[in-house]
Amino acid sequence: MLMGRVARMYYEHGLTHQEIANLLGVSRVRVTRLLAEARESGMVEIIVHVAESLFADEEQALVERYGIKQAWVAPSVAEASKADRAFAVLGAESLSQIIEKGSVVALGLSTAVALVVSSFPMRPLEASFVPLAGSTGGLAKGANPHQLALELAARTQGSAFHLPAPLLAASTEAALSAYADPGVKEVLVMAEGADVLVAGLGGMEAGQGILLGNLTADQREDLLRRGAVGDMGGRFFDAAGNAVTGPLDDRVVGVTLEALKSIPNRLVVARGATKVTPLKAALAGGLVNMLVTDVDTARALLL
Amino acid sequence: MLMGRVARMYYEHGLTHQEIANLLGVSRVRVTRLLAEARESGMVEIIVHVAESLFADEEQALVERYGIKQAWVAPSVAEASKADRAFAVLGAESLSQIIEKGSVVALGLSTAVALVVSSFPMRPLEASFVPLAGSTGGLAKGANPHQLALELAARTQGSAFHLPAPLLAASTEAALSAYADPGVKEVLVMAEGADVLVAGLGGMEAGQGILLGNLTADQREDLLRRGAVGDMGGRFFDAAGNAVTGPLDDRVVGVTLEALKSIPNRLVVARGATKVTPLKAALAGGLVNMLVTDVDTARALLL
DNA sequence: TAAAAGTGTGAACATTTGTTCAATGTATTG
DNA sequence: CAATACATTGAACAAATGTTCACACTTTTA
Repeated sequence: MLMGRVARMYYEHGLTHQEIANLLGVSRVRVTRLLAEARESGMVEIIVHVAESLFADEEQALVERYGIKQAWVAPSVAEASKADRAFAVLGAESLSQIIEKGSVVALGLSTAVALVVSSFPMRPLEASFVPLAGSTGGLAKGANPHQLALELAARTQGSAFHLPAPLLAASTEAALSAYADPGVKEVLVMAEGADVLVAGLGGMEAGQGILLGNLTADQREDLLRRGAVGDMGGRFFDAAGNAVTGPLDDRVVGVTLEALKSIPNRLVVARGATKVTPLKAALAGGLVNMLVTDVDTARALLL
Repeated sequence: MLMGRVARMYYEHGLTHQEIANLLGVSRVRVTRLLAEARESGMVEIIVHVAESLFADEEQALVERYGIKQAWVAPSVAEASKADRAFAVLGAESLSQIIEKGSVVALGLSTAVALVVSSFPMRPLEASFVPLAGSTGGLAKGANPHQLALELAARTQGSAFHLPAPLLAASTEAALSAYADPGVKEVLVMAEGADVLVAGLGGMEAGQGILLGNLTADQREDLLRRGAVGDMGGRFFDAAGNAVTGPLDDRVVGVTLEALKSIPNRLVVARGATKVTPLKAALAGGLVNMLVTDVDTARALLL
């Protein structure tokens, strides 16, 4: 009630916060907060009537250089929160362009994906969201696969599927028995047949990454020896984008890289200096079809 | 081209002017100006999804107290440019609510009307705009009746009519011969049969007002002696809202107050302390049907 | 009824936005 | 080719916006 009046006075009539506060008999601070709330709640909608992309040159260059379908390049800024927001907004835009009514979307877990999901708009797409792999235990730092799927389902009036298995099983046998579970099987088959894949990439820095963060130094060394440069949904790949197999890989519960390649739209959202090498590998191996990144990363990829 | 990228970075991605300037290699000043241009050009559209009016209490009270159809109350602010803009926006909103497709709109000349016209949105209403009275000679300070009609016609893809006669003829005879002109007659008949009337009100302060500003002190004295408290389209009225006739009135070329009353929607846009008395009179005499004013004026009218 | 949680205020401060002005280019015109 | 108009920059400043904190007030909870 008050919010609407404040928003109209500010955006339609051009008064300042102070003037509105005086007219309405409240504090300026409150006006500021009401306006922020009005913007966040969607009461105030700002539309930029423009088709052009922000970094058309870089996007075009990425498409040509790596033979992908499309690229989106977000601005790079020093301040982390700003950079996050800009990246998230662009990722959400790209994703909402890709997803069609009724699409099945496979979700790879990563902080970048979580970021994108947080900016995804409300749209009645009625899409289905399926995890690409099992989940890690313990305290997930805001990036829980079920939560992502549920959130997207809510925003698109669609449905979310649950993969009741760990990302990394305790043993090869445990992994096999997980795969034997009908519920797990069903969801994995669904993921393999998805229309759209959305995933982030993990690098090989010690202690970083959804899966790598849970491995021992020895396990990481072993992966490096086998040539791993990064992972996607828990599946590691080498500089050519080929799967790195081995005892660890046998314990992962999730779609394989080979199976992923049959998904027609494979969007990867990743940025930052540590992601350049994994990105190059994933692009080289054809794991990626579409890319969302930021200018700095784009330029590094184009060197 | 640059403008669109800047607008998207600012409004969609939330970067600051400085950050955008750095990314694009231009000065911050230029970013600021491009953004202002983007807003003015309509490239950036800000919509407040809200139905409530700003001062519902005052509007309701005005409607009940004076038995009018509707009232719109704009915020009052000290800074003139802000106050003008707020008033203009609300006036434009009210007018665009009233005008229907194909409406014939009679326009009374006043600075307030000019202000409202300047904020009128583009809308394919295909309405016709007709002056209510002749025009004054000399340098019109931005409020030329033809210009107003033409501007509104352009914004609504409608048509503008021209009344080729002075507001105040040199003599009664001159006025009569003006009325005899077929072109003048035609337009005045059209104005009398309009669906909507939009006009401002003039007060009686010396040197003020479209018509009054061109009269001698003696003429003004005469009007005051006859009880005039204000005018609408060059026609003066007394405290009861009745026409003040006399030698001056006979020289005016325009629709009479009596004829105006047959227009179904009679919107008056007026505000300020000097307009309170004329407004009360016009409301009392039923000259006005709908009102746009500001809070301060509204409260004075409600005392 | 007392404690706790929530919300608004006022003041101080940091940051961002908007404006102005002189200086410097960069087109365009005669 | 010179002259003129026009746009951009950088710097300085003014104004508006956004944030934080201590405090007051109200409502809810225990």
